Amino acid sequence: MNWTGGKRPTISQVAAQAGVARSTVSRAFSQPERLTRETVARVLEVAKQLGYTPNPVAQALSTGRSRNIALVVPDVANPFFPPLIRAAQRKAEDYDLCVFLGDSDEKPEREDQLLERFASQVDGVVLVSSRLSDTQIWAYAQRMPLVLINRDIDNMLRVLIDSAPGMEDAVTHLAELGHRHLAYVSGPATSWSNAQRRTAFRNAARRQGLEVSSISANRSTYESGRKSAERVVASGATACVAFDDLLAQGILAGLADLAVAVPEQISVVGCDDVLGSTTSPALTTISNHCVAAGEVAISLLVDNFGGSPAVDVRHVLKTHLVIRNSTAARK
Amino acid sequence: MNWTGGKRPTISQVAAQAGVARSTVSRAFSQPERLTRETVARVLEVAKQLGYTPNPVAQALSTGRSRNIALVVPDVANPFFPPLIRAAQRKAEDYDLCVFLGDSDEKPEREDQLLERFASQVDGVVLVSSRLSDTQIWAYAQRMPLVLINRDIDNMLRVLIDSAPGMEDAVTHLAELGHRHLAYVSGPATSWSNAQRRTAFRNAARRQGLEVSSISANRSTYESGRKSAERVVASGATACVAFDDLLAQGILAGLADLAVAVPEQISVVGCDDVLGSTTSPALTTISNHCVAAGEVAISLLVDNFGGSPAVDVRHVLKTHLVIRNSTAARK
DNA sequence: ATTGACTTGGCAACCGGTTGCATGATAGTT
DNA sequence: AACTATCATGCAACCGGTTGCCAAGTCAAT
Repeated sequence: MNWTGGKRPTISQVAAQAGVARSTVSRAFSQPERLTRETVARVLEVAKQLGYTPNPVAQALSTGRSRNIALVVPDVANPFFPPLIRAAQRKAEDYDLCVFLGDSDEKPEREDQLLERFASQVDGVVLVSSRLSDTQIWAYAQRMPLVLINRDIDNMLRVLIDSAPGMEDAVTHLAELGHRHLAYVSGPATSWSNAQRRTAFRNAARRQGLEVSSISANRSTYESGRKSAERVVASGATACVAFDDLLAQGILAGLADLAVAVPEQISVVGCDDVLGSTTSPALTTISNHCVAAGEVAISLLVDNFGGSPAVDVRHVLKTHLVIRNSTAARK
Repeated sequence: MNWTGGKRPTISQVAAQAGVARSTVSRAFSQPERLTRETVARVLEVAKQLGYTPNPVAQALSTGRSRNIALVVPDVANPFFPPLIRAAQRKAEDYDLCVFLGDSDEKPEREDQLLERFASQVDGVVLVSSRLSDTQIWAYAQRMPLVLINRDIDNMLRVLIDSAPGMEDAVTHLAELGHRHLAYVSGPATSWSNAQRRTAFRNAARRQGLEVSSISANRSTYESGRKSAERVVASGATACVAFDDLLAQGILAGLADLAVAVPEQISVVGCDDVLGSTTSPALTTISNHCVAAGEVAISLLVDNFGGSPAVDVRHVLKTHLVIRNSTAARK
């Protein structure tokens, strides 16, 4: 005995048992108002008794809607994503949608493969911090509803986390503490967020008349941050802002290795606020509502089911600075 | 213009264009060896030209296999799960399977809902640290291939992380450092892993002739750990082992708040090894191969597609202690 | 030339639903 | 009583594939 072709009752069996046509059973579930109260009751009774549930695959085939969506992220293990994934998943449930998860491992080719595989069996896709080119994304958006998180392309649905306000706060905060030379430790080169944050950082620093250094850590990992610590010290900056919390956490560790005291000798600011107070010292960071991002993306997607491609929606989420213990007055 | 009923070419169009029957097109993809080289070539040529790809939904309906599986976890945001999810996802890709992700938020009802929703559209399910009752799980296992991670039920497919060896190492390690009184800080009451770890801890401690205290933190969160620190101190133990790294990290922070030095005054051991060296001090912890668990689970699932229910497989993964800086000789 | 084995590809039924249209019954109108 | 609206339900085609079975064609052996 095996499962395939198992004992799930079909609509025909319910129809036979209830003495009605298959279409009537179908309607008893989807448009009960078109049937007599009694008929509906009888059908549902039989259905329950038989343990019948409409087969979603068959429904998908005949209606063209699967009630499934896909969520693609560059790296599930990066702490920025889990809260977002979780929020999106929960929100999707509210709309009775199941969500496929794809991890592209930061590689455009993999992301492409995943999307290709998902394309024909979902009602829509949410792409988080996509590493694909604008053209590729555009092409997919022609085939199905698609929402971007942290990627800004015209005439598409996107939710963006605007680092500028938080970055402005951070730089001002550091300037007020007396720092005159700041460093920005950047993350993945292909990341829209990284470009956006770096720009916001530079603009804010220029306005405050501060000297800036730029250090590239490439990957957004703890180890990569740790290795960058040395360069932060070498740059001569007395405070730094990292692309994200993971990198900042690594920098904290790297500085500790070098016996550089934080925040006494160097102040460190993170970005994302996904680590809470779990670092030591507790990290001052730019908080972005990643939970909100996930929820908004799903809502946006659902609102655009059946709509037309090339709709221009730009939902921007603000950020703000959360001050903890990794920043202090310049010695 | 919208997406539904879009311009995806169907098998009929390809057939017409290539001047063959639909069945021939189907076979050109699924059993090319039954056709002439030329026929296959011609069909594929036309298919490529039209941009045709078999519709997975239709395939699923007629074959009864969707090539989709589901992975259900209690909490995506708990750092133990992302690496596992990632590994599982990657492995699934090797078998050309798409994976649905479900987050039960540690609630049995939600887990049940998710499974019900997934049941009819996947070829199998992996349940990680399930909070359902044995009976419920058993019932689902009758309906579809199902693999358990960290849950031990007879006659089912399961991969277990055996904490005993690592726990043995940990307790021995602490005993050798001179600790005579240890505390275990437990996690979720309904967790199989928790019961298993606590038992292993007690047995090891008894063998070493050590005094033990048990402290309950309930939820496995940083905050919960932080709040437990006080009770660890109150217990009089000079070293503690926490249910998992997250809890341990919280305890570290809580102890720091209380100005108790780690490892000088109290030693702390975690479990899972998912935080690497990111804690301060770097956490001594019991390493379990969560990546391997994810991979093995998928392989097990795939191997049992089309098999029969009630197969008894118990794949046990060993653990070992990773010594870092949160443990030291008793003062 | 006849026969039989084997290969190739078409026919048509099937997977399990949905839905436009038709039908017959019931109720309401004059 | 005849005539039409209205409503509940059934019929049958359709979604886009897969697959068991059969017919026609090829080729070699008798």
